[in-house]
Amino acid sequence: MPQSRRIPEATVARLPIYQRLLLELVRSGTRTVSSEQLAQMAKVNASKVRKDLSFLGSFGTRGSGYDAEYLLTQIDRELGLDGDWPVAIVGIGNLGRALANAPGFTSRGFRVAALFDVEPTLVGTRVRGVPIRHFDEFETAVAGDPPAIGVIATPPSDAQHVADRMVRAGIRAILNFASRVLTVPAGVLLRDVDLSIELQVISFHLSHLGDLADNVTPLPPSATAPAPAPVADPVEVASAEQ
Amino acid sequence: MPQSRRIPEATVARLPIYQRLLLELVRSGTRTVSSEQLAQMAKVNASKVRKDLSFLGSFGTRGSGYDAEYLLTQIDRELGLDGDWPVAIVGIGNLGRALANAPGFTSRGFRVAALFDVEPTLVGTRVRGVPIRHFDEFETAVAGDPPAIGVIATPPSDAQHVADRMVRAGIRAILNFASRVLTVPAGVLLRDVDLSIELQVISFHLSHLGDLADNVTPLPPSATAPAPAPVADPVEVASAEQ
DNA sequence: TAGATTGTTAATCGATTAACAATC
DNA sequence: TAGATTGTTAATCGATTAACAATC
Repeated sequence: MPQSRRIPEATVARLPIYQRLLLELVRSGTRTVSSEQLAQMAKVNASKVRKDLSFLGSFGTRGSGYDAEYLLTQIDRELGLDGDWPVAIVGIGNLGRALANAPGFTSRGFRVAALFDVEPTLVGTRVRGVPIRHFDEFETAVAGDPPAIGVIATPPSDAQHVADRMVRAGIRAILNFASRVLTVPAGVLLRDVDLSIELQVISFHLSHLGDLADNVTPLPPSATAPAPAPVADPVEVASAEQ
Repeated sequence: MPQSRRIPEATVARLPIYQRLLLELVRSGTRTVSSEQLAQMAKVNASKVRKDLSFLGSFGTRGSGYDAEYLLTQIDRELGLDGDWPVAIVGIGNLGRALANAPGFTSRGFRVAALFDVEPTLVGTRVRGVPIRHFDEFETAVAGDPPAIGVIATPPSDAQHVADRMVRAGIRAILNFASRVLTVPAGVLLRDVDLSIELQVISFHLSHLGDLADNVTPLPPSATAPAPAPVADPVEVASAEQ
């Protein structure tokens, strides 16, 4: 019996990882996989794998494990990857171009439906066969078939304006890569990805590596040299998936 | 008195957001800011702002708020942004190029120190003045002055090999953009950013929007049409910063 | 002083994990 | 059956938030 319906956010964020690993396993001919194996591949705790999967239902077989292909199907279904999500990307600089080409954006339920920019030299060119249109044409271009997901890959200064027009055009989910806090109405799903935050989190941990090793050197980091390397027994620092 | 030393991971992830907002405020001439103002700008709870900041010390003034410039300095110090972190990027496709040009990678404590790829047409060209070298030269190029942070922006199939060589060269922190679970020794900091995971999390929420609205339509998402729009009273869905 | 706002407490909620009965 | 592994429980840990005394 399924544990319960509501799937925890932390579990949702891990399902894509299991999905990817299962896809590889299935492709390489694996029939059955245990929570312990999956855990080692994903570098998480086996209890966590079992608890995560239990939210989807009871798909495992005690004593032998999970049928890889069936489990993959169930995760795909849960993630909505058996659907069709047209994606519109606004801002076709290097980042927007990287996204338009990314395997994750071009397969498994997603489809790059429209690309927009304001740069005259870009408008009219194509990325993977999809023409880049001028953002002025946004409303007319998506009318009738509004993309489910809008991706913002513009400079921060343009991001709110782009979001507003996406919302007015009927887009119900926005993935924002601009380093700007956006305002959207309730009911519109917003997720932010800020690449420089990741770098700053790393900076924090690097400059505090010494702190753990007995507080012998609680100096502020020097402006010229990186923090001193731990002498021995380096500290394991948590890795983050996200 | 500082609440305690250890700063929660969730707080660390928000400090860069406060930092960015404070930088804007200071630049526009603001002297003092309250937790309530900062909270509105960051779209978080004011209690959360105060608790986050209390981990750095007691920098506020009861009755009036925080000195914006001083608070900014303290956050910079805490994040290690007053240091100098040389960054090496491996894989100068669209993503690597976007990163090399990103403001977050080229200012505030970070410095793009070296770029690598294996593509002959790229090797020898420059991005923002930094030459792209062949990855074969990695060890010799970084010897003597190993970058603090290595960024992996290669295809997944190359990522583990790149990580191994980064570790051997003395790099102590890796930011991995490849959709691959990596293995690094204890003591090496690893953070993963997977752009397609974000998209899949959105897909999950989009396909479950109906679930909350009374469970009247627990259908699997149709393969041709997106999930039905909520008829009225659209559900607020949590946004994620990270 | 009165008003405003911090810093901290304590309650609550969500996520992790070890342990183990259930069961293939 | 014996061995293996799931699914679930319960303990623990970490994060969030309302409330309010402290205090500028």
